[in-house]
Amino acid sequence: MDFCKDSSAGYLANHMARLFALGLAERIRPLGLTPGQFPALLELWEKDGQSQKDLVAKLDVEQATLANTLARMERDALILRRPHPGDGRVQQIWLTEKARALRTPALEAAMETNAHALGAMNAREQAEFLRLMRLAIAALRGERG
Amino acid sequence: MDFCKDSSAGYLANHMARLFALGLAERIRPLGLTPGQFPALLELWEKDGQSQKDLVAKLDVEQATLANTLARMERDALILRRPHPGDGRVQQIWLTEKARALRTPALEAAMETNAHALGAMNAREQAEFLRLMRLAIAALRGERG
DNA sequence: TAATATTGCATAGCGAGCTATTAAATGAAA
DNA sequence: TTTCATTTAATAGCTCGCTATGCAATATTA
Repeated sequence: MDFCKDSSAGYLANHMARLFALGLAERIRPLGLTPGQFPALLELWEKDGQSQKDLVAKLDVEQATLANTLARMERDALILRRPHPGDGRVQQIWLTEKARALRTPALEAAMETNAHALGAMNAREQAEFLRLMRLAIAALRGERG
Repeated sequence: MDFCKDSSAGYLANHMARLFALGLAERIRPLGLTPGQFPALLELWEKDGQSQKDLVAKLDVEQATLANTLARMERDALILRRPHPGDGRVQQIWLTEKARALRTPALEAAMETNAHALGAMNAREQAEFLRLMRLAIAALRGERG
């Protein structure tokens, strides 16, 4: 059977994602951040005080995964969890000042990583690349929920 | 600052890779395989009896990562480790009959996952997608080793 | 209102990636 | 030959995915 890893979209996707994560990790380590915290931070920078459930809905990550990530973020003083006044099951998630202050340098680090990865592509190719990734994501999501 | 996760190559790459892994995991679970074993298996199906170091060189994964993966594969009776006759530091890695027999169904599962992910692209787009991923990988690897 | 279902979150346990460290074997050099 | 360096693999400990399960609070319904 003819199967070459360098012609396998899945193999390449895995490899590429690991390299992206490493590149980002290197750049945000000085800030005390890790790549897994990024998605949650992006949402919370937009609007904090959300519940864990709200965040899960926006992130396409399992609830348990986010719960653990939030626990690390609380440990690292990036967020606070406060009980929701009207519903005892819910924890509202608030950013600390520390986390708020990291927004600009963290976003710069992410954009730098992206720019570096796409550095050998022209504008048309970059746009096409994003479009094709979105296509693949949509197809793969289709077979699940 | 304008940063949208759906226009971030790194964000999309991570999301896509997770979906690829889930799709593959689902398909190879009946075979008793997991996605992380795939790269090692691909090399070993080509040629077994290699050392861990040989495999590390081909896989772009850290030595410690591979050591753990191989430990799980040994536990699952996919490989055997035999001491190298001429060099006491080296362990040669051999496939079991069980692992050899899984080659065809496992490759089919991988190709099925790929086909599904790329289902909404025409042939030109698929080729372009692979090319652009290879470009990004090359750029990201550049900044490291 | 009492019993039951649902919801929101936490926890346990595993896979697979990483860095850093250690142990054992081999090779080189004094 | 004894010592020191290098090489190969294993281990410890972390992040961050996942599934499965448990627990407490709230909603629903008999």
